[in-house]
Parts: sequence; C-alpha cells; structure tokens
Amino acid sequence: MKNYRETLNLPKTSFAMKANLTQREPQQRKAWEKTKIYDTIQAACAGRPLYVLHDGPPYANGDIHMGHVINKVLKDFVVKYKTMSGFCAPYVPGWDCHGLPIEVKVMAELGEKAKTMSKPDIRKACQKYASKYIKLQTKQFQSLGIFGDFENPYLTLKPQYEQGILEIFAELVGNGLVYKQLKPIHWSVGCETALADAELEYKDISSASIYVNFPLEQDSAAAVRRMGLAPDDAQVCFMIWTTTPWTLAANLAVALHPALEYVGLTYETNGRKFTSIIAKDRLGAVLKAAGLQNGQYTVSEPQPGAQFEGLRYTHPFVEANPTDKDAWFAINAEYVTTEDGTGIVHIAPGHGVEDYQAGIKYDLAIYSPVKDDGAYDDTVPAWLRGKSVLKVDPEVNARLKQLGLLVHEEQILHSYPHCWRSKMPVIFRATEQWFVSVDRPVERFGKSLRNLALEQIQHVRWIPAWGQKRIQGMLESRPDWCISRQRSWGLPIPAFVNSRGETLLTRASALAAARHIGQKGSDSWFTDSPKEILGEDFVLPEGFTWDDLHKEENIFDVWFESGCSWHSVIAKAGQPVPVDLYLEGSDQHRGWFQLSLLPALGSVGKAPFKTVLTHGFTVDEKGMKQSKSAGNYVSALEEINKYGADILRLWVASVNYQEDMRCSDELIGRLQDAYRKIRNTLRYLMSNINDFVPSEMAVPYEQMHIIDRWAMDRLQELIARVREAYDGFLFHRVFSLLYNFCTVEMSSIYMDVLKDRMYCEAADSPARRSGQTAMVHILDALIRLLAPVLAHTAEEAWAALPYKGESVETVHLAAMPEPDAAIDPTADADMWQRIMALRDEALKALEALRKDQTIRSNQEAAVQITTPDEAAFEAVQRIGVETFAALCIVSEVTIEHGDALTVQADKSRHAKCARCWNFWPTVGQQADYPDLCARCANVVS
RNA sequence: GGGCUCGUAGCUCAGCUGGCUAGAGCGCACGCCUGAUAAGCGUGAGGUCGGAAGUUCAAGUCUUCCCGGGCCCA
Repeated sequence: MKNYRETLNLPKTSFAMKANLTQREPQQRKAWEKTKIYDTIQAACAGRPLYVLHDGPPYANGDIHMGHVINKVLKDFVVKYKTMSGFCAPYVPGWDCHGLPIEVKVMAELGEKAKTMSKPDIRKACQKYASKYIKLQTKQFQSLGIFGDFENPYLTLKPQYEQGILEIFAELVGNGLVYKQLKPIHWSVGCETALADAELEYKDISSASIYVNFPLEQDSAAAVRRMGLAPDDAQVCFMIWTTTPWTLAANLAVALHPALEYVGLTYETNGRKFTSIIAKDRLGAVLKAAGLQNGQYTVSEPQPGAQFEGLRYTHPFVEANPTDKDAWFAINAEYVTTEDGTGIVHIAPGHGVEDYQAGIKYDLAIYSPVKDDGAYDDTVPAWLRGKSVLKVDPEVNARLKQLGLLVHEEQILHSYPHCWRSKMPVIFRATEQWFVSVDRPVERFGKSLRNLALEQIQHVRWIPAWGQKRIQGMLESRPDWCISRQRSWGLPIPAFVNSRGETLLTRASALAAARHIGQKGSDSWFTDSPKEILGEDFVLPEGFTWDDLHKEENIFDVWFESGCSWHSVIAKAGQPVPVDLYLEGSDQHRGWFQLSLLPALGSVGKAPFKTVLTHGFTVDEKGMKQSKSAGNYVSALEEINKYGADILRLWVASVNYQEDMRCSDELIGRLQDAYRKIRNTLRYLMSNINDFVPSEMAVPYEQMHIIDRWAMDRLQELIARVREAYDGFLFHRVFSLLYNFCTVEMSSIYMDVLKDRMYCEAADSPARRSGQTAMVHILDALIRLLAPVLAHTAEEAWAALPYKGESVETVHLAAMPEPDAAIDPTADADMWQRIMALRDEALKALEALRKDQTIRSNQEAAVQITTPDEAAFEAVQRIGVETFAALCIVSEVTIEHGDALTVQADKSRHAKCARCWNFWPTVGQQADYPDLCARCANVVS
C-alpha cells in the first residue's frame, strides 16, 4: 500500500514533549530575573485596583521545608491569579529576624567567647546569622517560581520597621493597655536567669510527693459540717497533693474543680480525728496513700466543688499572711483534674502558670519569696529564710510531719524541666514583666481589647469558616499578653526607671524612642543615653530627672514585632489597612493572626485584615505527623531538585489545603503523570496550529463544525468553573477541573476525534480551520488558566505560541480568560450528553470486536444502532451520522428506532483508504487514485 | 484533659438544604494503535462511605457515643 504520509498535515511544534524541568526551570528563572519580572509586572499593573496579600514573615532560620512550600506557593497562586484578573497585586515578602532561636544558635556558635562580648556585639552576630538565612531562604523561595519584591523584603530588624513597632506600642501605652506586673516564668537558679521554652530540657527526676492536710478555720469547718461531710469531733481539712513542697511557703489558696464531686473522708491518725475533703474520684488513691483499711474510715455523701468556694483555711506553717491581699481560702478552677493527687490543688501564684492565672482571677498576690539565687527571702518563716528551695523539701516535709499534717510522703519519678546550661532543675518564679491587658476597658473604644476583638472577628471573612470559631475560643480564654523578654536579640521595650523604682513609659516617651530607633536602629538603645534616645527637648514628667534615669533592658516578644507588620509594612507604604488577605497555617490563629489583631485593635481600633485564609499541615502517607526523627520527613529542597518546581506547585494545587495534606516523595512523584498529561495536551494543541494565523483564518463560532462547537462549549464551562474556583481559593478544584479537561474532553475525545480532520483534510480547508480555531481558543485559555499554578510551564508554552491572543511578553501579565458571552454552553448540553452516552455504548461494542480480533482499530468498523430513545435518535440526526461516526472514529454509523438499545458493530464492508485509513464507500471510485477515498483524492489532487 | 478540625475506592478529589444499584481522574489489570510514539486510545476490576447505636418511609449526608489522625492549648 502506498504511503501517503507526506501528503498529511502532521503535527509539528518546538514545544518539547519532555519537560526536563530541573534543567529548564532555572533558565526560565534566570530570564525572569534578567527582565525583572516582578518590577515589570508591578509597573504594568500600576493604577489598577489594589489587591494586597500581606506576607506573614517566616523565621529567618534554617532551610525551607514543606510547610514553607505550601504557604508560599498558595500565596503565589493568589498573587499571580489576582494579577491576571485585573488587579495590582504586590507581594512583599518579609522575615521575622529577632528572637530566641537565633540567639540560642548564635550563643552556641560563639561558645565561651560570648561571655566576654557586649550586648551590641552579640546582637551583631545575631544579625549576621539572620541575614545569612534571609539570603538563603530568598533563593529557596525563588526557586519555587514565586514572584515578589525579594530585592526589598521587609525585615523586622530594620530601623524603620522597629520604629513602626514602637509607634503602635506608644498607642497601646496611650490607650492605657500596657502595664508591668509580676508573673511566674521558668527560672534557672544555676544561671540566675529567665529561660524560654526552647532552653528547657526535660529529664526524669525523683521528687517527694506529699499529701498534706490544710485545717479549715472554725467558721468554714462548721459550714462543711452543715453540708454533712464531717462529724462534730473531727478536724476538717482540705487535703492537697504536691511534688514541690518548697512552694508551700508561697501557698495562698487551694483550688477545687467546681463541677467535680468532693467527699469528706473521716479517720483517726496519731490519736487525732480528721475529716479530709478530697475528690470522690481520688478516694481509692488517698486511702492507699494514707494506709487506711476497711473499717478505719467513713466517707460522706458528695458535694460539688463549687460549694467549697470561699471557705477559709489556716496555712500549715506560715503564721501571718505575708501579702497585702487576701489569702488562704478555697477557689474554683476548671483545670483541676482527678488524674493524680487529691483533686484539690495547692495554689502558689508566684510559682506556677496555672496558679498565677487562678491568682489573677481571684485577686491573690503574685507572691514569690525566692531570690535570684534560689534562696528564700526574709518574708518566709525564720526556719526557711536563706535556704535553697532546691534542697529544702525534706525540711518542709519534716515540719509538716511534726505538725501532724503530713498524711503521706513518697518518691515519684516524673518528667521535669532542667536548664540546658546548668543542667539544674528549673523553678517557676515570678518576676516583673510587661503586659498588654485584654480586659481593661479602653476609653476610646468603650470596651476591652478582648471584647473589641470578639466583635471585630465577626466582620472578617475566615476561610475555612471555622477559623472564626477557633480564634474566638482562643480570644475568649487568653490571658493578658506578656510582651517582655529578658534577652539580647530583639527590640528593647523603651521603658526607663529611676532609682526610686518608678517607671517612665508614656505615649510621648515611646514615640520619642521610636523616632530615635527609627534613625539609629535598636542597637542604639544599648549604647545611647536616655537623653540621646528621648531627645534634648523631651520634657520629663514630674519626678524624673536626666541624672536619675536608667534604661530597662527588656526586649519585646517577637510576636509583638511581627504583629505590627500591617503598620510597619502596609500602612507605611501608603496602602490601605485592613489588607485584603492574610494567608498562613492554621497554627497562626494563636500566633500571627491574633497577635496582629490585638495591636491593631489596641491602637487604631480595627482589624488589619479583611480575609484570613488558613491551610493545614503536611502529614506522612499514613496521616501521621512528620518529623526528622520519625524518618517520615520529606525534604522540600530534595523534592524541588528531584522533580522541579512546577511539580511541587502542581502537588500543592492538587490537595485540599484546608485539611491535613498527606505528603511523601511518592505522592509528589505521582504528580509527574498529571503534569505530563497537561503538558502533552498543550503540546498537541500547539503542534496542530503551527500553520494557523488566527487573524486571517479563524472561523466564527456559528460556522464551526458542530464538534468544534462542542469543544468551545466545554471550554466556556471550564473557564467559568475554573475562575469560580480561583475566586474561592479552591485550588484543588482548579487542578481537578483542568486536569480532567485535559484528560477527558481533550485527550480522550476531542484531540483523538480531530486527527482525521487535522491530518487529512486540505490544510486550508474550512473543516480544518474550524478545528484549529477551536484549538487556538482552547490552548490560549488553558495556558492562562494554568499560569498561576504551572508558572514555568505556562510561560514556556506562552513563549512557544506562534500568535498570541494578547501582546504581552509574559503570560503572567496576560488576562485571565472570560467565558464568551455569545456562547451558551448549556444550549446543546442535553443533546451532547445523549450523544456521549451513545458513544460510550458504541465503544463498548467495538471493544468486543477487538477482543475477538474481528477488528484492530475502530476505523475498520461499521456500527448499527437501534434505540428506543427518541431524543437520542434525534440527537444523532441533528449532528449527522457522519459526525457521530467521526466522534466514535469508526467508518460508518447507521441508526434506527427499535424496542431496545442495541449496538451492533461489524467489520466494514468497504475498502480502506490508503491515505486516511477510513473504510469509506468512496474508496476506489476515483480513477486517478484508485486507493483513495473521494475526500483524500480531492485533497491530494 | 480542653478548644477547633478531619476520616468516601491503592492515590487525589466530587457527592447542595437526607431520596434512584455511591461518582470522576489517576494508578492497576487486560487489550488496541504505531501518521502525538520515553506518546495516544479502549475495556475492566476496585468502596460494608473509620466503627456502633439512634432519628426517619429513606442516612455517606442528621444526633449520640466510640476508634484513629492533625493544629493549638493545658
């Protein structure tokens, strides 16, 4: 048989089938860098409506991981999509530069040398460290194809940024929200310093665990007897349990759970009769500890813990209340559990976080009679004064025993925090800290920060919607914000004290410091005098003189710094606040979202964001948390290097980020299949329009082949749905819509069906031009719709387009396609549904023929259909049996009415055309070309 | 332990206000093509919708409990 291959219009394109992403992408990025793509886009978009996605600053430490990838890629989807949708969408990346993780790392690197270094020198080393990782992460982020102002990122260590923080702080001070108070923190006795969580090492140690009776005052004991818990002749006590006997010296209250049931346990010991109040659920454990056998005790009916609130007791060994507030009474606390102990918790507000919170709630003093070196101060009983709290437990226990109040003592093994440097056990100790109050009413707003926040979050759009509930719960229960840290690497809290211990911190002083630090940076706090910092002209308030003014050395919690970015970055750039979008992991409901909300509300009274979008976290293929130690960790850098950025971007797009995202090398690798399918779809479309000049050859929709109109209809649907998905930030829908379109509508139907027309019809025939018109539209739209996700590949395809629908140099400046208003894709949808269903039936029948080897390719077959479905019959009539045959890629179709649906497929009785391989009746009818069908003979001649 | 949240085929996702034998694509198996060829096409097998009760004429979809994850706290 003669080979007519040379007479066909076979596909041709320079757009390679093989992606070679790891090679091609870096070149693409180099080209983008050369043309300054970000600046170019921003310049081109100037004057458009603004859409600001404000970047949450990652911490400038370490290589990027999958969490960064997800976060930054999602942001990039938004920015690229908004840019293509007619907005000016700037993206200014930021970094969180101060803080403990860096300081700890730097101190470790410096080693012994650090001891001889000044604060400014240590800070310099920290800055160097941060800069190094900013550079590193910049490269890594850019290797994902992310566009942004990486030349001018915002850094929390820049003086201008710091100035912004202090300006907000000044407003909070001005609004009366900032105060100083004692608060328990981890304290290293060995190093005589406060420790942060990151500096704690947990080790198992053996501690004395004691059960102690706290005798009730007479009136309270009488009340308990009236409740039916105790007989008249017993001494009524609260029985508490603790593993830190030394904190008993600072005891100010006992806590019971309001809803738990408590009973009176009556027994005799050492000739004294006691009734100890304990939680009913702890009875067994207490009996065992006290060594009480059946018959040696009685148990009363239970009463809820709420009944005991306010009952007063006497301290076992402290004679007089050492504080200036009320003490030694029972309180209620939800956190009391029955997991261990007696169900009654001893409260020392100066020595425990929960104790502290309970203390604040009940207005107890934050009493901490322990000095820096871990020795008791002089407010404790004489026999304890000056003794180290770490060694005093046995003495305390002995004293309690002597008093007859020690019910039981044993040693238990438990996990306890230790100082990472001195290796000594850490204690909780109250020190002076700065706070932002969430409950003080603010005159300007007529309500507290907490209430303002709870109100304002209702006007923010939360994606997913449950984000509001989540942050609401956190806001409802959060304590005042402790904003001070006793560290070097950070922005100083601009407070001064005089030698009488009076603090100077006003709105004006904070603003003066803001100006100074904005000029000279925060290092100047450590080098410059108060006068230099506040300025010559600064008028000191009553009671302060320049001679007696000293700088405090607290620094801000880094969260306060990043929480002011909306001001330091957005407002200072003249952009409107609230910004359009904050987009971070769902852990930031407690972090950045909340800690941006509070300063914004406390200073200007409005939320800094209109919309807050959160994503979940990566887990391994089994859904479990990923960690390096568990060996199920996926290295982002390795994945980028192995597969290329567009594969990772496609993976991010493919998963539902609102939930946990299963992630493994294999799972990411599978996206290569999807990528290839998409790429090949683009390639095939491209290869069939290489001789097509749209401006001259395009066929209007109404004149198109009906199958091409079908393709155009599906395209309009696709555009509408994809844009809807983008607008709703539903990127996995974008992915599945585009991927399914490529797989089903394009690859398995349209492109396959179109081969005959593309290859065999005359190059400039209306039939071929019709198909090419549709393909150009589809290709153009696909590239644009894909561009936010496949940033590199779409750009490559755009460059390969011979005629672009828009004269822009980069696809990222092109406009997102809109559905063509002149096309109603629903008009023939019903008809096409029937046609495609019938096609499926035909293909099934053909598969049977292929199985028994009657035919090999569908073109060898003729199909006879009988159908009882009038609508289906008419549908085929409407598009024509030849068209339906083309759609099934068979040579011949007949259709008639019948009682049941039957599809009969047979080998065609006609001869095969040597050129188009169809088995058509016209083959052999042309004298000049006996081996061709009429169509091909016509084309060839 | 608490708050929020998730659990539909091997994978990634659809299944709106409860209503036909639970869908798609991929992957897999088997076949076809060789004029998209480190491509393309077809057919097929895969799910007791995490589990158990309950409400209802009817539940993947509502309620309760349980199991197992995740984030944030404690």
